[in-house]
Formats: sequence, structure tokens, C-alpha cells
Amino acid sequence: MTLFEADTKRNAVLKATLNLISEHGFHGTSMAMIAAEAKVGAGTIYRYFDSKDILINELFLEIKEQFTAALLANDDDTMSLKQRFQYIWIALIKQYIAYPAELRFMEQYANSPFLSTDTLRRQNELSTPFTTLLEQGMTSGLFRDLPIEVLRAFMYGPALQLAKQHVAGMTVLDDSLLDASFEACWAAVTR
Amino acid sequence: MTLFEADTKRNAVLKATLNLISEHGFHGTSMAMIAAEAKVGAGTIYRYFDSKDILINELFLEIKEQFTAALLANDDDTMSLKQRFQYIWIALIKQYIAYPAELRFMEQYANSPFLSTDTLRRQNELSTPFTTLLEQGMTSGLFRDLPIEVLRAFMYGPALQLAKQHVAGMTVLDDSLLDASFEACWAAVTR
DNA sequence: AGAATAGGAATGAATATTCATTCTTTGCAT
DNA sequence: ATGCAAAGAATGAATATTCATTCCTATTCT
Repeated sequence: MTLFEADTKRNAVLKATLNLISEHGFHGTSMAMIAAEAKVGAGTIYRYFDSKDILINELFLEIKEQFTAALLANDDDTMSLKQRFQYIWIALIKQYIAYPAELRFMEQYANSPFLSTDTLRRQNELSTPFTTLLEQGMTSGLFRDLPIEVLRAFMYGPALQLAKQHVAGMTVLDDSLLDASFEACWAAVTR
Repeated sequence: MTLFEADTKRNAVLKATLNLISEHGFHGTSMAMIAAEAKVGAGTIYRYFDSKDILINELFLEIKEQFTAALLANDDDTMSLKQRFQYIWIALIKQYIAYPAELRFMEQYANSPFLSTDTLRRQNELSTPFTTLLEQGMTSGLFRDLPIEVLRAFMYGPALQLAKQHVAGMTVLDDSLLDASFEACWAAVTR
């Protein structure tokens, strides 16, 4: 269900933290609950993470890394630019849908002051999947004359929104609907 | 600064809660901090709000009400459908940008387990006026053949994303850029 | 005066973290 | 191979702190 296997104590703690926080939030998740869910002594958590804050920041970064890695695995630079965008855009949504606990966790903390500035910095260093592709489209004159951050907002914004709606049960996204949705996305960014 | 004036004790508490939570998050904001910021006794808060949860839920609803009221104030049903969408879409972004504390608070709240089912219900009641505008475009055959929730994702997703990027200092949105951005948004939803 | 409102110290429950102790693995000499 | 010691990992009860809420007193208004 989650990206984490409980193969080590450390991963058991991360997995338990992810599941509990995605369901109960930060307040609702005590270190005692994490220890119980991970089937680990309360003190054991502190062998791997110096504090609750550090544990959660670390979890955020590891999820982020695994997500971006999964997206780039689908990329293939022999395809056309449009096809590459389509693959990544749909893979992004499918990734969110396949891992709803990760999605809830990340959304909960992406805009919270809980993330340390150091974590934010490291997060930005992880290349956003669209950035390099967008730059290629920019130079080839394919896209609208808009700043690259605006173009990215038109790729990422709807993708995130659609995934959240699907997870909340408000929308059902099948393959043909995803394809049709990407056409709308593509119309937004191209001339 | 915020939508709240500290003209009464109750509003002073709401304003303090908004500012503190938008800066420190839910878990970083104690009732003692709220009392100090609002220049009010700790017990006084409980004259107006039965619990911290109720205080936060109430704050969310009042912000939501004021936001939707501000958006509908710009609406005018003698204009063309495209113009009405453009007005509301741009007003939404400008509202978020003008009130960044409210934006941060609402974003944190929207993805937290704070949302009581009752609050969720009242929130949905408030957002219905926007969906009716989408339904008009649907029946007139103006839009792509996509479910209404998908169309809404292509309106709301980029708007939220752009506003957040602007507040974070990643993008600078002036009037002409907003107009050009809306054209992209419109291209996404129309045939 | 009497009632409503405000204040903030006191309370008790909850929680993150520590630490003395036990268990498990590893390395090594015979 | 076997026994033994040292290091490392794990534990969970104890601790100190934090925090929402209560309660009793003070102040303000009618």
C-alpha cells in the first residue's frame, strides 16, 4: 500500500508514521502511537531519528525522492515532446492515485510551516519532472509566451487537483478520461 | 493585513488565531499564544468558543464566507460567459494574493483531519455558485466533453497554484500576465 | 447593587524524550 | 566448530514539560 516496506526497524517507523499521520494528522499522532503501529519500542525511534520533527522531515524527503524517481523512470527521450509530457503528466496522476496516503501526507505538509528551511531547500533541489522538458518546449517555440513557472502551474495545478478529487471519490479517472484531460492541459500550454 | 478587524474580543481572537496558525501551524499554536497575541485572558477565549477545534472550524468558515462573498461581488450576469469566468478567475487569484495569511491557513486546513463533516457540508454549500456557472457553459456546448469536476480542476488547479507561487515569491503576476494566463485556462476548458 | 464580562493562575491529562537495563549480534581465540 | 566477551540495538517505564480547559476573582457596564 505504501512505498515503504517494513524490512528494517527504521522503515517500519517511517511506514507507521506515514499511515498514522495521513489519517490522523500531526496532532493526532503521538510517538507512542507510532511505536505501537511499527511494533517497536518507544525509545527505538530515537535511535534513528533525533526528534519527531526530524522524523517527519525525513519522511517527507524520502517520499519526495521516491516519487520523482518513479516519474523519471517512465521518461524516454526518443519520443516526441508532446508524448513525453503526456507520459509524465499521466504518470504523475497515477502515482498520486496509487499512493493516496503519501499524497495526503505530502499535501498536509507541503504548505505547512512544519517543514524546516533545510528540508525545503533539499526539496527544491530535487528536479521537478516538468522543468527540463518545459525548457526544451520553450526554446522550440512550441509554448505560449508565458513565464516557465506559469506554464508549470498549468501542468501541475490540474494534475494535483484531479488526483485529489479522484482520491476523495469526487471523480473517477480512467485511461480514456486521462488522455482527454491531457489534451486540455496541452491546449493550455501550447500556442 | 487580514480580513478581520480586532474591533471585538471575539474578532481579536479570530485574527490572532489566523496569524499565528498561518505562521506556526496548528501544532505550533497554543491557546496561551492566541490569548497573548489577542491581548485577552486565556479564559476569555472560551466565552466565545467552546474548544480549540471549534474555534478553528469557526475561523475557517468565516474566511470561506468572506472569500466567496468577495468573489461574487464582481459577478455580473449581463456579461458574456467568458467574461464572467475571466472576472471570477482573476478575482480568485487576486483575493488569494491579497490575503496570504488566509491562503496559508485555508490550505493547511483543507488537508487536515480538522475538517468536521459538518464543516465540510457547509463548505460545499458555499462553493455551489461556481459550479452553476460551469453548468451554464456545459449546456451551451461551449466546453470540452469532460465531466464538470474535471473542468473545474482545470479552472481551480492553476489558479491556486499560481497564487501560491506568487505568495512564495516564485512568480510575479501583474494584470497583463493574469489576462494572458486566463487565455491559457480558457483554452483548456473550451473546445 | 447585580449581572455580565474578562482575566489569568491552577489543574490534570497527555506527550516527547531520556536512560538504565535487557537482548542480540559480531568478532575472535582456542 | 565452540565458547566467550564486547559492541550494538532495542526496550519501555520514568521524567519533565507542555497544553487545553476550568475556576475563582476582578472589573465593567446597566
